[in-house]
Amino acid sequence: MRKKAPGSYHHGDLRRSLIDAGRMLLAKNNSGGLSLREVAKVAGVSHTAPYRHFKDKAELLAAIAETGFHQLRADAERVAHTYRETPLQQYTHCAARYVRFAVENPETAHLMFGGGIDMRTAPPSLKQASWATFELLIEIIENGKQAGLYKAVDTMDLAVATWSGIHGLSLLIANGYLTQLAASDSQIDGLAQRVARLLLEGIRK
Amino acid sequence: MRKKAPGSYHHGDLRRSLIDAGRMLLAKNNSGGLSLREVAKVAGVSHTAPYRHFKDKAELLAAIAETGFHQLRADAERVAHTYRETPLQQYTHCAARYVRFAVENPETAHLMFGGGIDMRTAPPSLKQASWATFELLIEIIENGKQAGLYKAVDTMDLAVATWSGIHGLSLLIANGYLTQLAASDSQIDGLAQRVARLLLEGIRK
DNA sequence: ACCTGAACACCGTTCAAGT
DNA sequence: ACCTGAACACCGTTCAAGT
Repeated sequence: MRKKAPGSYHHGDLRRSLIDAGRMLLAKNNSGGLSLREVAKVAGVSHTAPYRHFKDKAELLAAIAETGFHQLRADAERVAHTYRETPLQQYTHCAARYVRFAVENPETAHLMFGGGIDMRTAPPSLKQASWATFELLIEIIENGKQAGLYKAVDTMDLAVATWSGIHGLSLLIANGYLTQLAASDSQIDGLAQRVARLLLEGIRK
Repeated sequence: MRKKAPGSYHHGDLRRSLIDAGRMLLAKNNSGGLSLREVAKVAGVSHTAPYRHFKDKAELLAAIAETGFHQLRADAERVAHTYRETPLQQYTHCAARYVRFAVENPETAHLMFGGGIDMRTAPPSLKQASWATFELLIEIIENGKQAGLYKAVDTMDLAVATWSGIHGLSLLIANGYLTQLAASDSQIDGLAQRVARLLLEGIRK
């Protein structure tokens, strides 16, 4: 990716270059694994240079996943701010944004949520980033609760139920389980809206 | 795993031996990758023998995922049959079984749902196995619908919303995102029940 | 048909060595 | 401090050869 002047050093930006190169390669090699040597080559350094910044491959992958959480949180935050006066629309549009993130960045979503990284043993900064994303959801639920929109149930339970629904839908779509039902972008948006509504109202008569 | 008489052939059971060895190794190497050579060694054959039964590693992984779907479907089917007279309990207990499957077989669940396999390009038998699992859910929803339990909405939408919620919860737990909220088995069961109930009744007041 | 051993091009990781 | 090249033990896959 970034060409460095031959013979010069990276002076600290190599870490970011490697993460960027990693995300780029991840997007290019559809669903394929990521080679540390390949990342190094794209970043313009020898294949051992990454070890100055990451203790092993897993740590680089964790760093990439972390940027994914930052992006997802930033995306959702922007939407949440736009609809801050209407809690119902805030919920619906944030849900749609979550689904779109997974559909638009399936490899990053795979890394974040696919089980390659166990959050129990993940680096602290990654845990923090993922927790911060969940916190935004909790705020949104709390918002609606104070507006009298949601049940007077433990906010945590409301948040987990909502998160589970949107999260599950995102992964089912991203992994191709629902192509029969929703192939195009507009069909996906439509399905996401209907599911979000059912999560809200329940499936019971 | 299975020892063959030295010098003898496998006569068709090698395929199954490889799948079994693969699942065993997958369970042992927590979250670690699976080496085709390792699988072959455990099955007691040379590292090129698997190519007689699988065109590449991805095809073996797909076959392992397939056994996962068969098991999940069989597990859920047993539960569905037990509670066939009470649609509400049928739904709740099948949901709990789904979550337990993911928690008890995190590596297999990772393989099935983690994004390593894109269902759009998966082998037909795998597509069929995953579809058959979803069909059971559709039956369960249809059951409850005829008993007047669910909304008069498109069954597909009801099924997708339910599946998404249970699926998302399973993966969030299996990947360690909810350890703060549910660590022990009984806590997980409790959370699953409360979430299943919220999916049913909705989060709206 | 079914399996093997050697070979190829890769991979992650370590380490002594260079600036 | 930051980076390199050689080396090690692995890997997936191919292929000619064996029964």
